[in-house]
Amino acid sequence: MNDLNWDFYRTFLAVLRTGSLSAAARDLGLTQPTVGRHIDALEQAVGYQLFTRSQQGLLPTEPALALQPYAETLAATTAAMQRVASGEFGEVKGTVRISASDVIGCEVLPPILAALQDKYPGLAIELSLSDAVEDLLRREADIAVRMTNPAQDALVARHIGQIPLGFYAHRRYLERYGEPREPEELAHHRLIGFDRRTAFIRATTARIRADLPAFPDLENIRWALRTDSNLAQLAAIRSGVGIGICQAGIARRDPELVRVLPGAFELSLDTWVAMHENLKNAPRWRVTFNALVKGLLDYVRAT
Amino acid sequence: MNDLNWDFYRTFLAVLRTGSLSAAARDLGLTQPTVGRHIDALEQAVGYQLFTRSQQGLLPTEPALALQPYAETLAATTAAMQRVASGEFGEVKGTVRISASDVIGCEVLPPILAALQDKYPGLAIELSLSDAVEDLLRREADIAVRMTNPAQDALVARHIGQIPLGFYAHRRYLERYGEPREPEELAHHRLIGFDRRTAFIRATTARIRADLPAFPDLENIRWALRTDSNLAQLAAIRSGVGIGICQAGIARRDPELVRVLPGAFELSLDTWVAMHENLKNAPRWRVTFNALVKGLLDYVRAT
DNA sequence: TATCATCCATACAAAAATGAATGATTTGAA
DNA sequence: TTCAAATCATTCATTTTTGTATGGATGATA
Repeated sequence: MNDLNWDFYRTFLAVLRTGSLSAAARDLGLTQPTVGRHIDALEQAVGYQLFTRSQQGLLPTEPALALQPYAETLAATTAAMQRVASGEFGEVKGTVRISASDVIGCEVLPPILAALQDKYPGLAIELSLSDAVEDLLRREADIAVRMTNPAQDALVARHIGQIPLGFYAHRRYLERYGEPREPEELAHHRLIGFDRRTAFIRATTARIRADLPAFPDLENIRWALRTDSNLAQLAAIRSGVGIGICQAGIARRDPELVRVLPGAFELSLDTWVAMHENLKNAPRWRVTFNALVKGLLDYVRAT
Repeated sequence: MNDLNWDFYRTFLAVLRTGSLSAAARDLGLTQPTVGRHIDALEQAVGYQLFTRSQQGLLPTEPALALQPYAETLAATTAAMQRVASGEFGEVKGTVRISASDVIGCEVLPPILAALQDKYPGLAIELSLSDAVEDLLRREADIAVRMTNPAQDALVARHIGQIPLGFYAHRRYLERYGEPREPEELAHHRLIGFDRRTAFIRATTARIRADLPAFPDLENIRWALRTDSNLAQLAAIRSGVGIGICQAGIARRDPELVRVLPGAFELSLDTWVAMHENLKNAPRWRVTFNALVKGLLDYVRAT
């Protein structure tokens, strides 16, 4: 089962992702028979079925699903390799892929990146926004803005500092429903919270419990709006849906947003910028990294 | 520069590793013209030279070296993928790749692995011994025995406990040169130490400084033997070269080895077994992981 | 129910990749 | 110095891979 053409793995991944030979062929710029032959070759090599064929497409078998993460890693690595390979060496030119949370990416990074690209017109930025922080070691991104200390050895990390959080609501909402003066009163307000439980959210709620014992029990709150998108939460706060958590630096830009229970809530996000150390000497990444560090430091200091 | 055949990267890596088209062709089971064409295609795709050709072989250019780590990751991932793909699912059969330090791999693991393979004859073990711990996330190994807490999220880790270290010497050596009674006396003995400075060694020496202030300044010691191989240090201790550091569990197996300065030196290695969480449900890795945990726990408890 | 879009499988022709063979050049050893 | 053993480059025939065209089957839609 050795000595398989590595390109077959790319075909394999495309079929997994699209669910059909034809769709994979379209994605890859190949034809459906070719893709089918690649899968045949893989199945023959491993000795068992990877997909159950049907007229509606191909359904992956258990072992095929077990192989998928590896194929994804291959795709991420080749993509990273192409980013490194493209563009001149010694010039700030080519593509840099940045991973950050959606709020940071939409509210904080744009002006930083605009200034950077103004200075280096040849620089292209790919911005991947998700809370599931993409892994730098697996080359899913070149540079990441993180809210946890990136302890891995092969990373260059710069500590930015604490981004303070707070409860905020729109002035209109408070005029209509009143402003809570004690944490207990929050239970009678319309609150904006998270939907599913992710690792980050579990950590945050644990911190809220520790820092703010008077806060109503999270399990029993009647949420006005639940969403995992911090951006949607922010939009909801801005339109007066209710009271939610927001970064202080973002909230203070909007004079209509009012901090609720100012003293009671002292939560903040510890922030880091991290990059794989292989990239630290290549101009375009160094320049981008430094711009992010500087821009985020300014953002944190302004709060 | 997109849409390159992934197989070209394998050829690229082979040329980097071997240093010539011909040797790479032999490794890959291809012919030298084919390998040359692959490199040509890559160079055309990226737009610059990756190698300078000569009659002695191919010398990588700067950008080619920058790409090498990515190609290595690809190779490690495809290899891991093949380990996962091979063998039946549900059966304990196929290959598992383990990374450990040389001493653990030579002195502690063999009986554990022998018992495991006795039980599962279809299980093949690849043992990679190095102090530079191979990265589990990059799939350079499936399971690793580590001396640091593997903090990465995607890993399943089991804490084994403390492996005590101590100064040991052969009885013959002590009869001839005397046994030190105070740490200060070590300065007049033949000591076995490390050669280069690795991250692990820096951490260890820092701990020695903290735990054992009476220990002679490491910079000024006249070492009898310096080597980065713990195995060679062990062999040196066993042949009476001098006094060195050794795991207590290993030393006590040999009645000729005597602990020196027993009370004065309380250093130990915190030990973990770690595995990528993708593998935790697949029988052969689960079985191997459990066998390692159990075997190492027994080893630690026996000390 | 009939039609259309989508899927996979197969047969055959075109295109592309590969291998074999040879030549030219360099290095190191006899 | 000469010879053997490397190396890479080039040419041409062969093999392999790919694409085109088609058929049959399924499911959604009017």
